[in-house]
Amino acid sequence: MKQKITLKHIARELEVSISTVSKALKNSDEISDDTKEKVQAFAKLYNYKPNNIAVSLKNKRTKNIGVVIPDIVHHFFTTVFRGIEKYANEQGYNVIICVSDESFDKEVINMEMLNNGSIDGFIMSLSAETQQKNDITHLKQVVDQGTPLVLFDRVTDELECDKVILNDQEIAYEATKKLLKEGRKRIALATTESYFNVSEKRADGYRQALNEYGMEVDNDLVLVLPYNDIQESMIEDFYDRAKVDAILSVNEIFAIQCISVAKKRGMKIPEDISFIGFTDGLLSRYSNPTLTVVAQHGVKMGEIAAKMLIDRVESEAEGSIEDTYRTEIVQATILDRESTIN
Amino acid sequence: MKQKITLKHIARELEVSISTVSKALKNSDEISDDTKEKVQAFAKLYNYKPNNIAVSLKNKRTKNIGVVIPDIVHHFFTTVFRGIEKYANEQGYNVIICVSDESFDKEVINMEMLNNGSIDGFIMSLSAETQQKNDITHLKQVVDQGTPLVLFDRVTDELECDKVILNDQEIAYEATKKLLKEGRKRIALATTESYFNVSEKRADGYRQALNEYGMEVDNDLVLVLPYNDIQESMIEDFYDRAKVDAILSVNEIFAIQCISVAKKRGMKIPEDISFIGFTDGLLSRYSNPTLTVVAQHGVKMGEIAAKMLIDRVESEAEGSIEDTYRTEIVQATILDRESTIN
DNA sequence: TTGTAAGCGTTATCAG
DNA sequence: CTGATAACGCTTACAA
Repeated sequence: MKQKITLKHIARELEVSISTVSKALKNSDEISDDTKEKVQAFAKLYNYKPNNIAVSLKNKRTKNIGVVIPDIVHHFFTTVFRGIEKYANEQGYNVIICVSDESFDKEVINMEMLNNGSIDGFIMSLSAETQQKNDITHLKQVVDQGTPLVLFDRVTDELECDKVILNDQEIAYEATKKLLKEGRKRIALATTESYFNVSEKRADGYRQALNEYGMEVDNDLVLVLPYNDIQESMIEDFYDRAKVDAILSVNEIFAIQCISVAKKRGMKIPEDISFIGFTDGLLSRYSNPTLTVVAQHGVKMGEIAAKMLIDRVESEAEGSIEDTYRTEIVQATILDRESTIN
Repeated sequence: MKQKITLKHIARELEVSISTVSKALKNSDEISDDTKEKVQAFAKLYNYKPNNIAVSLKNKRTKNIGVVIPDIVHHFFTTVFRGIEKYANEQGYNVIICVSDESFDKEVINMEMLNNGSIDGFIMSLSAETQQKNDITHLKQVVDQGTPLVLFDRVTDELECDKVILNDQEIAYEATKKLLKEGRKRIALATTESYFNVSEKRADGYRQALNEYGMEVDNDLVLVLPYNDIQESMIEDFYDRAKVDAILSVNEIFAIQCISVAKKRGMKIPEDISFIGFTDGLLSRYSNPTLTVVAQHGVKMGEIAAKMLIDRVESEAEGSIEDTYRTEIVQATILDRESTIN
């Protein structure tokens, strides 16, 4: 195992001082061309690379971004992450990722783990449990310590920081209106059991559209499903008790499962019933019929979040005036596919 | 922005030396109970946490693992990553992730970015391009420098290092035999256009089973598809020119698409044609019919890879004898679902 | 043009 | 029991 080469080695070998080597490698004009050449040649030969850790300690900048998300085996978060990673790498930043697994405790532990110098800032989306408890002291602490933080998608109003969100309510409103325009009279909403601010906002948009069309919001038309372990019988029961001719679903899994049960019951899609789901994942693309979806543009969200964070990190480093926090809104779009009439 | 508190601050405040503080916080018995109490109370009050970067510099250990994978928006890699992250976090390690995007250059850049002190070791799966070029000098360099490296899934025989792989050939053989036992006579293989060692091994298992049943391997029965942008017509053409009654697919997307086209052609599944695909992702679970798959147990692979890496990192730190490199084989299993006769 | 020295925050050795 | 000092690898005033 060859030891990694350091400035000290080069200095010793070339019989110059460490600072001379350091400057020579930075092409400083304090150093003679001769020496520079000699040092640079030697460094290249031995493939010298400055030790990141030492540089970080000196600069008090790590060029690492901490990402804390509830789940990685989930298409939306995956795409956001992709966007973060893409932009960050372009800017020479690495991404350290921690998964909270929808658990408050894991979220806290992970953030503490990272917030001791390992990272320059956080990008995160709140875990289900955190949203439920509505306890964000760990976030406040991070912000208080001066660590930049960007929240995306699952955000909270209780914290002042940069945020990136989707126009959830508006697009849910648009999606519902699309169904209304198809002539649907009994539009259901399939939503999550646990509390997510985004589900809430989507429900708001749904209600808004119905109201606008002078329709009452019928609670029988709201199908609440658990995050995991969905039993088909739940959906069966729903179809039994509520006559529906369209479903807006807050995610694609619920939509796909509702479609599946509908097909088994002999309902024709989109003639008898039409579907729109949130999230443009694999399922909606390859299902039969393909699912009309609300595309959340995760990659874009990720890029924006990363840009916001890095901008802030770098402006703080330069000691420039902190402008106030911003909330960027990504515009979702509806992708028409076979589960609706177009 | 409150400054992060350091040993120095505590020392100054309490009018003791830095080393006393350091020892007191470590509960060293060199320090009087009085002092320890005082220091610890103060530290807790001000929420002192040692600076990771400084500790890393001192120890020459970062407690960071670098993961380099071809793609994150891909169920298999996502699950492996989940396993890595899980085990690593349990052991107090963070995971830094870089995506090579199937590109050789990005793989090289990412690894250089990380291999300058940021991480204690690598876990990676080769990009498509790297496998194609078969150029692994960047890996050799890493290993030469003494950085532990664990390869998983897409590995290479050209490099001596720890590896975690699936019993690809064997399970493809089993899967094919399952189809043969159903009485299938014209079993096709749907595989990738670009070269992956795993696709190759799966093809070997497929051929082996056919041979065992005294059947010739008919090249007309091999459907080669591109990684992206699959046109339905390719599959249409395939069905036109080759009469098939079963398809083994090296991934789930190909299988789902073949199913979709088969259904459109009025073929009954699994009566007329049956399907098995690699990867137990969402698609196979929610497709119609559900897809019988080879489960690759990604989470387990990830955990094993992380364990191998961390074991090696820690044994090197202790200077213990390096045993030779190991290759762990994860046993895949076949999950029977509706696309085969069970 | 080159080198010395201090410092980033810790830990560990050794003296007091 | 406590503290000074050196070291990890690098950068950067400031001397020479």
